[in-house]
Amino acid sequence: MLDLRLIREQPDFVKAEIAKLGEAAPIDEIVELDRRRREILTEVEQLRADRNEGSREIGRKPAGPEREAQISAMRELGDRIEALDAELKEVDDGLDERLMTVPNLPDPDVPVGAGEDENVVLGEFGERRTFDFAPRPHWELGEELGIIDFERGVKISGSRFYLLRGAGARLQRAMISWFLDVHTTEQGFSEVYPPALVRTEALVGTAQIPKFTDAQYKTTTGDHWLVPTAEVPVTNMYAGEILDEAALPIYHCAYSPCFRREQFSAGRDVRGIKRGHQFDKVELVKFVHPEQSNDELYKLLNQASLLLDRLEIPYRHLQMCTGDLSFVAAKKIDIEVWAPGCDEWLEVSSCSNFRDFQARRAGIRFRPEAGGANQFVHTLNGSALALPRMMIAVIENYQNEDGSITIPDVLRPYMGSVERIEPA
RNA sequence: GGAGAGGUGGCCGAGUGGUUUAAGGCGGCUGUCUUGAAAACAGUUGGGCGUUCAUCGCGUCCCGGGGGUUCGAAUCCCUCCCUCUCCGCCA
Repeated sequence: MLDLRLIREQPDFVKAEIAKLGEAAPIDEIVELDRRRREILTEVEQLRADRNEGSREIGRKPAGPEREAQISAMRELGDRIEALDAELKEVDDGLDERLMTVPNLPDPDVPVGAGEDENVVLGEFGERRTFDFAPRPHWELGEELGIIDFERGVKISGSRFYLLRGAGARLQRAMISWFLDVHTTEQGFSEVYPPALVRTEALVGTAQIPKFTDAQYKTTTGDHWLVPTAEVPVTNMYAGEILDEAALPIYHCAYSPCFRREQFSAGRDVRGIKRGHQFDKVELVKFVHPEQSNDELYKLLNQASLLLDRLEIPYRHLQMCTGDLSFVAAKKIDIEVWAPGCDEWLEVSSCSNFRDFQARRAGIRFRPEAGGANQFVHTLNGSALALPRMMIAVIENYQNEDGSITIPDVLRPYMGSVERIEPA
């Protein structure tokens, strides 16, 4: 959510920034509703002050005609307040509804562009392996090795579901453990195991609702939604709280399954485990002082990337242009790994600075040590990393000509010292 | 799932319709005293919104959330959420 004061004072600036995103937002309506809201508020609060005073007098008066007259005068006042309140509620609801649909504004240094073609590669890291045979896609290798079972996944749960089996299941688990261990022991992240079911309120806080309600799974038994990412429960840990400035920055990492109802375009990304309704992810979430958020974004990017350095998997950093920014991000940089079998770059992380956009919705503030008004924190998050695509990257980059897969050195301690996955 | 008891400021806790504009205590902050500290004493104490260039000030709202009754609600009513106790069920 944007600061209403910013929209009120600089509507033209806000409109121009949103135009860069290729989006539209009802800024004029918001300005008018805000004006009307304050107008009503001034009037109704004055009436309320009058009634408070009048009612106090009644309490002090003895029974009698004078008291009765005062009561009926106050009753009349009350009717006017009630009418104005109703109007105020309507204006308030309309204002909230519209504010919730306004996207975050891009940082000044985000390249302006119409769409994904204008994203900017910031750097490419690691050596792409040269194969002396034709590298094969993970769906072939995984099936042959018996570590990915597509058929049975579909039988149980429908299209886009699969099972990992044996060494495949263990490889994913090894990565999850190793990722978390690096974050917690070296990078200062505090591990969290969050709920996978959350209330509507939480999804509103991180801005999946109302804009992306259709992409969420809802339970039928109560106010519970399946989390699309650990970002939701972890960011909402501090919802409605006022933190001490000294507590910042707060770093959390969390492993969780993620559930997304998105409508996949038929015929696209159908093969393999690249895109599904359920996947695992280790997520990094930061709560930082506003002045630090830009630096923290690059730090976050490096904290996620160092996993790939150590896995010796080639990757690149891709900065989103304005036209490809998400609804919530002020700045977003993706990490993509090279998958030689699929012959494409795969997004394994999106590192985003949301500035105060989520904090404002969720009500996450801090008390400045120097005094003055409480401020909203800045929130950031990024995957480190998304598991299915990391499975693809390991399988395809570490494949051997005979169809076996060498286990990367850093993962071997987590694999019971197994060095290779071979056909059973 | 059944029965019962509760939810008041950073914390404890009083308050069942009108000087409670939330008593009192603890903690925090500021001051006096002190070389310094402790103790004592005095003062102070949260959040949102509006008004204001801004501070101050003023107003309004907030006693778990939402709604209602009333001239007036922490207090009465409805509803939802949460906590605790006992029973039942259960990885």
